[in-house]
Amino acid sequence: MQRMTRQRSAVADVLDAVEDFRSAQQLHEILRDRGEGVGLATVYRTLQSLADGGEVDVLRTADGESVYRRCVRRGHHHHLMCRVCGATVEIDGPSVETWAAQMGAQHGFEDIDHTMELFGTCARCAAEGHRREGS
Amino acid sequence: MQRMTRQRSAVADVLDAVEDFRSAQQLHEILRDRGEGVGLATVYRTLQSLADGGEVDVLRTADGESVYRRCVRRGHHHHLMCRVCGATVEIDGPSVETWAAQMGAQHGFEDIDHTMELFGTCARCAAEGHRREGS
DNA sequence: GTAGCCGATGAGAACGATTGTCAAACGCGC
DNA sequence: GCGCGTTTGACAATCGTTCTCATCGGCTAC
Repeated sequence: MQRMTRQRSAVADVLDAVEDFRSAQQLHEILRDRGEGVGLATVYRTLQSLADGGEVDVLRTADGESVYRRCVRRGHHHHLMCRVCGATVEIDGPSVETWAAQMGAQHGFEDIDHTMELFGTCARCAAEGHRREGS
Repeated sequence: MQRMTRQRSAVADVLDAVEDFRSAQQLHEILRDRGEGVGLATVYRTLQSLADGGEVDVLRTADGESVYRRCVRRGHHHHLMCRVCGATVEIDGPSVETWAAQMGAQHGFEDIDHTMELFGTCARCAAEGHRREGS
């Protein structure tokens, strides 16, 4: 059974306050800075259980790190994430879903599931980058 | 410049012989069993360079391990993989590419990249499963 | 209110995939 | 064959994540 503890609600609070995808380690650091120390293992455990309950979305960055975010949209949707700052836009791919099912049927596959995420550099980070290049 | 060494061609050979996605560690083990010992670090390095050159496809399993495969199709494409036996079909999603670019532009993102893989149960494994259920 | 059961916590160790190190080995153009 | 510069490999190091286990503290029953 699930108990409501100081740590669990602290993690939930941070997730509510932060808009972008964050790694467990980043969240752990934020909690420390806030003065609400929560053990790293606990952060991982809490995120895991929240993810299992569909409370947060998880996805893997290009370098294999898991990042978490409380999403506004419930149910299935996709993301467009800035690979620099983590800013994220929730989107859905109306055509993707049907296309996936079609492809599956065409090759005799059942229970088609799919992963699909977009990565890019958001306007702000792109500007930042260009400035640094001293164009 | 790239040199042709015993190790490099050994790795390439194994990739040619194996049809499904394999992890670096699995390939390393296969090489050892074949008697063509190749250092683990070298396997990683070789796979990396092959992947950089577009010679092999890389993707990440659900548990974060990188798996490699020599694909028939050159250039960008996607996969439909059986989650039971690992059988893989190469496919492309003509509309997905343009849709991704569109979405990126629409939200002010640059250098859009995307990941997208389909998972399902192939005809054979589905039949297997149904038989086991003893319908 | 409080006793006590049992899940939750946290510090640190363990883990597993991957990458870095660096001296020795070896392709390859000469 | 020579020699240079890349490649190799054993091992250490890194890094995210999970495990361990003694302790803590919600929560329910009284």
